[in-house]
Amino acid sequence: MKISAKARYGVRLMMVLARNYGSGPIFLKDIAKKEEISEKYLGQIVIPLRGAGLVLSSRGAHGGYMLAREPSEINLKQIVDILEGDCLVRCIKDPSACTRVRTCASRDIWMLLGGKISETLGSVSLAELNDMGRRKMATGRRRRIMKRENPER
Amino acid sequence: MKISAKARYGVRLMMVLARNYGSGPIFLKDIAKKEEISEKYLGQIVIPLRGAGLVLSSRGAHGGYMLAREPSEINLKQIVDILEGDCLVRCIKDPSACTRVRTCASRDIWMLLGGKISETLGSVSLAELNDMGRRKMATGRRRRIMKRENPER
DNA sequence: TTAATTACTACTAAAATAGTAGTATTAGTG
DNA sequence: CACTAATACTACTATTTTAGTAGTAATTAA
Repeated sequence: MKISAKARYGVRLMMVLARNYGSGPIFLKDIAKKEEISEKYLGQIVIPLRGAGLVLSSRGAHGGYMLAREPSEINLKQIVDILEGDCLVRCIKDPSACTRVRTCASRDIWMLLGGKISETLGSVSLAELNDMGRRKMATGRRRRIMKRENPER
Repeated sequence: MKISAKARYGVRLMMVLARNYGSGPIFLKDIAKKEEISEKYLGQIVIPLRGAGLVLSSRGAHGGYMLAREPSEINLKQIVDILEGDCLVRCIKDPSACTRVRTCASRDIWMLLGGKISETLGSVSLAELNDMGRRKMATGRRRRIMKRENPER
């Protein structure tokens, strides 16, 4: 049970776009370089995000990508749902996938779990996720400074 | 993001053992037939469960498998952790897997999600899961009877 | 017109998944 | 003791998924 590189890269891509929201389109090339992800692969990932209306693109010389709405208005469930094709178990989306569905008790736990996952991802916006990172880097910086100032502790 | 057949089958296997708790060991063959799972494959799945001390086995003519403790004392996180090899993202278990760990903000969301998943699976015991199924079958039966008695509705 | 970007399509190596198959070991029974 | 029926162990494999690479076409600002 792991989440794919596609979804992970997609989230990172969206976080970069969120951090640059409001300053025009930015190049995939730059995101790829900064995030150390293959530009070509990222190019495949951004297509469905654009298709779903989360991202706007412009082609040509001064093209690039930008978020279609504010970072606070895009949550992680939206991103992951687009990039992470299949759900936990097939019989949730498609009950006809298994003849045992009607009496299957184990299916209940996967539905419950799927709900929790959606709930968790849906509760965090790009804005909030970036804020979490900012706080982390700030405390990291402070700790490093303290260490330098007071090396005994 | 899906959970493997191995983990799904393992949970179903454990649910059967839970329903038969207290009445001696039961054969894998019977579980496999009832649950419509390959007996050989189930044989591979039960090994790590036994290794982790969740299941007891006895070999020979009247052998079989049984739970090592009460169904209320075994939860789904224990089962899934054993059968579902890798976690959401590798850098959670092994921070050295990625050089970006220290500043990576997206890692936070995967840790948060992983925690929620553990929490959810850890909160449901085999006993409770079987009870959920029992209730479902009871209402299913009642609905069917009502339907027969009052077909117009 | 040219250079730089996105858009699209096809292909592929490697890994994971979901098994199958066969043999060895163990233990109760006639 | 031999036989039978179960678990234990090991090796192999077809299929699918993953994580890309590669190349070309279309678009647009300068």
